[in-house]
Amino acid sequence: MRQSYLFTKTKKESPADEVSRNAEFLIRGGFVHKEMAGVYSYLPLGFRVLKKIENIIREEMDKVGGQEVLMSSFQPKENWEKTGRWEGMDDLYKVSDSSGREVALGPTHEEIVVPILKNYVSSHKDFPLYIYQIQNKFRMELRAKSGMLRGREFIMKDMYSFHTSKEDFEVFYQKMQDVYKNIFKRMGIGHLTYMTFASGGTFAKYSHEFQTLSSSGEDTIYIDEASGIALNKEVFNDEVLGQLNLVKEKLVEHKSIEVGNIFDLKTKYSKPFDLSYTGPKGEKNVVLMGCYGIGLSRLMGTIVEVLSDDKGIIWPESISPFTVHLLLLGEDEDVLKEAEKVYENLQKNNIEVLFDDRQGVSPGEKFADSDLLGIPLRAVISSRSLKGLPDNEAGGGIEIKRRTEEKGKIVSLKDLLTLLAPSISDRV
RNA sequence: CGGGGUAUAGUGUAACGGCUAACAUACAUGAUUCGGGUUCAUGUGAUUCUGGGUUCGAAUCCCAGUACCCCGACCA
Repeated sequence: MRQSYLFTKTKKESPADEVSRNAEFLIRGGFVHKEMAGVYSYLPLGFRVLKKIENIIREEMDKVGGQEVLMSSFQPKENWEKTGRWEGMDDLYKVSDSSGREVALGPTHEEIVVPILKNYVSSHKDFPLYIYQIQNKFRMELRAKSGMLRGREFIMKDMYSFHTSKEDFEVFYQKMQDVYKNIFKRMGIGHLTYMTFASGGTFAKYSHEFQTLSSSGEDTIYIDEASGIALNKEVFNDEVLGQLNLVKEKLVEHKSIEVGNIFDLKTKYSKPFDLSYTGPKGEKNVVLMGCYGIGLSRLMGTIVEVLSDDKGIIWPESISPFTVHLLLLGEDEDVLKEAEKVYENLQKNNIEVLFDDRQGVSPGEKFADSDLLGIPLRAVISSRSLKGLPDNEAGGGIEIKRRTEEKGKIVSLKDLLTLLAPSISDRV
């Protein structure tokens, strides 16, 4: 994509009403646009990041046999009355139309997925089942805050698993723990993210949260560094410590952001809707459920929060909006020509490239923008790069520098293609 | 929902109760410059959040509402 065509622009100054780092950089970079407290629109750059995050999660969900669906956001009031949550859930958005009919705006989808399944499954042979979706959720947060970290409309992956035995559930629950760890690892925050023992909230007795260490987090967790076991402050008591074999004095307190969670739902939602199956001996049993959430928008905010420096974002390669940021400096004919050639070649090789082809923009401004946008690899073409740096033996070409590096080096187009797409570099 | 704060051009800010609401940035035009947000000129851009009140006169003072931010409560 040519940056000159991109309708968004970077801002030098951060918005007055945003304090959090994630909102500041995402807005300044033009990734998102704030509509109201806790509600954001995704602009081209932010949308690309979101899709990358989505695809990683989708891959991992499909790997364990997940079936993707897209359920409605409007949800029948009756379903919510059946589970007692029409009155019981404080942050449920209730909307009504001109006829006075009331519906819920989905904050979660147990009330939808269970009745759907009731239409299709009734035998033990139909199980287990793993249904998931990636969708906007609505929750009337009393206080939306911290940019993308606590929203009223946000994007979430929610998976629901259905089982005929406790054992079968346990096996899958364990498997999902590893899947989740892998997801956060793939997004570059694995080293900062801890599976955390937590309370079950209104759903079940226990749950596991995935907490990413960050001073801007609103959760407090305790970590046993030696074993890597963590627990949430809400279950920080002698009984739980004993269960987990932890010594209070060895635990270190941290602030953290909850980027995902997994729950044992037991029959909490299958029962009200009588989601049951007939077993091999003709007996009827209620289905067991688990649920597994990841907040994608929150994840995006978290990654900016923890992977950034004073100049801007440092995206991990896996979710960066582009693989390489190609900067054209100056207006010399041969520089222009060379930059266009490199741009075309990268595109031809299916490398996602943002080409800063803007004319009349100073090098300093392009560098500052590049740092703010945070694409992991920067490639500069200028009269200087074509001549080669004084201390570089490779001669002239393209100056590449990782976002995390201080100094770059000059490489040829072929080298760059080899670096970015080793298997197809011979097509130059 | 309790406490605190803020609301002026797309963005960031200024303006004693008194002149045509100023500056920076962004944008447009033309020069200039070209390796870390160049320099200059000209120009476009505002119902000062909304409604009421006080006053000869309100961006400014008062009241109410709304929105946003922060702290708290709340949060599968």
